Amino acid sequence: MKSVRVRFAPSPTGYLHVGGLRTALYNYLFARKNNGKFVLRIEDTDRNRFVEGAVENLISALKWCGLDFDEGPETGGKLGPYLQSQRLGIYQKYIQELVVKGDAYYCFCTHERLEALKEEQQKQKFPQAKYDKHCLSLSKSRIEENLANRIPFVIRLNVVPNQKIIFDDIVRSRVEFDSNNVDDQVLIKSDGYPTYHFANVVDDHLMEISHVIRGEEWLSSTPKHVLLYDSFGWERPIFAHLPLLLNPDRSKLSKRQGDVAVEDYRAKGFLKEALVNFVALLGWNAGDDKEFYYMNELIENFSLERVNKSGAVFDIEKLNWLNAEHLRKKSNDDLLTMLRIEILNSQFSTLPTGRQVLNLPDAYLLKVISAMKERVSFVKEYLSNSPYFFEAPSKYDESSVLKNWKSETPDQMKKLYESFAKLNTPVKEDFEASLKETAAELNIDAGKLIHPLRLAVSGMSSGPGVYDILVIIGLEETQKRIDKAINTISVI
RNA sequence: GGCGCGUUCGUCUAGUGGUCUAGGACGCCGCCCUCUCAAGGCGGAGAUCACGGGUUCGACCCCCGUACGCGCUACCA
Repeated sequence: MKSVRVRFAPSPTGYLHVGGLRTALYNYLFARKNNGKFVLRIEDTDRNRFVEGAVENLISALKWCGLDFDEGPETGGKLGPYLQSQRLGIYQKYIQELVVKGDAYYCFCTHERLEALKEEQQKQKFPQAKYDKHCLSLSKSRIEENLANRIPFVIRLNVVPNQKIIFDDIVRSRVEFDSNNVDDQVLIKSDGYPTYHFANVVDDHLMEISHVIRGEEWLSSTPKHVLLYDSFGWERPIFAHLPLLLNPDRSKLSKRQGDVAVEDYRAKGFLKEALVNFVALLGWNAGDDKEFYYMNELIENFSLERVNKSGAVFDIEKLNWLNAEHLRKKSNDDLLTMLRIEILNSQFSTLPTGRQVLNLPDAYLLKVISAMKERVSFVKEYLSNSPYFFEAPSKYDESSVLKNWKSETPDQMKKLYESFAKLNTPVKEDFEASLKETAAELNIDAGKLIHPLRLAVSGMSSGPGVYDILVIIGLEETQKRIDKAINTISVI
């Protein structure tokens, strides 16, 4: 088998679509699995769609996901340049070859004529509106005359009618088209730029691409590409058309129905490991029950033969779950680094009282992490789910107050406060013994103290075991909070 | 409209003619654990395998048709 070279060839729209990520990922996995090369090529042949900074965004999103390419803009490579807008001369050269062969021809038709033609064909109920090859019969001298007179032109593919165009696709097996349904596609636009169809074929050949792995939306135009390969006498790459990513209503995944850019998910706090893992499973599986994957495991197990044919709905619930799974698998040290960044980006960095939060020692944060690790799905939830580790509660969960803070509670808390006061640098067990003792003295269940205590110390009704909370915030802070709760809650 | 592609639990999927009265995962529900919330364990509901014809002793798996969905139908990619 000849060496594997694949490419991800996005148009620079300004951001990386998750569908694009999936396409890029499958290309990447296939390349790595087969010791091949992964090339990034930017398809920027539409000057009307130029977006400032789009290429940089694309590259940084790709890199964030861990998809490093072997050749591409910035990176370079032997078969560049990798920006199609810098390859115009190349297309000019190759299109001439086609014109000489008669497989492409100049067309001087105006927009008006094209428009009228289409209208007429529709009126006559043609099965499909197609160019009528009007300019194919232009004499050589006429063409030269037009060219000399600078009449705007395009160059079209000369599709020979009544032919079967057949190609193989790894995902869809054999696909067959009738050339009568293939239009004389514009190859070179009047501004001199190539269309996607032409540039993509020329570049894939010149860049020695072995496998074209792309979205299903390209399946219908593949016959045009095949015609081009054949006309040049170039070997066709192996095609693999990937199923589409869908909205919950099964339409093509779009901005209207939620986030669609990789950077959106990044901003929301999703881990790249989770996003990549999730997206990999949308349309592929190894045939077993494994669902949790790291990148190296994906590479090891990936194969195009196991890619599905039908579209997959992007289900955020499952992404959430995978994010939690990946987060829990992180080491506490990694989590510490992430938590610090989260704190830096939180309200604490601007709040005057936030200073001490920023300066919390590693040892403290590490304790918070062990206590909360099983209870968070996102790093930011360390702050939102257990704010009490960072600041004393300023309000108390209403339903918990109603349920746990009875008229006798303040006195009981006072008693507990006094018991705790006798402790000296208590560990978890000391707090527990002290509380149970107090409960016994008061002749009540430990729960009658535990729940109000949790409320007093955290302001909420959920979280790690109370004693864990107490140890982390410390005896002094515990007492302060009990005291504050007694005063504040009774006032309500 | 034409052409192409697709169709297994709500969602992602396993399944390549008998092992399928269809398996797993997410989500949902219940139980256990338990000071709460998670995590974990156990269990449950949930798919007449889009529908209709064939082929076959036998079809989720093969063939044909229909329906529905999606894609393409640009001097956009």
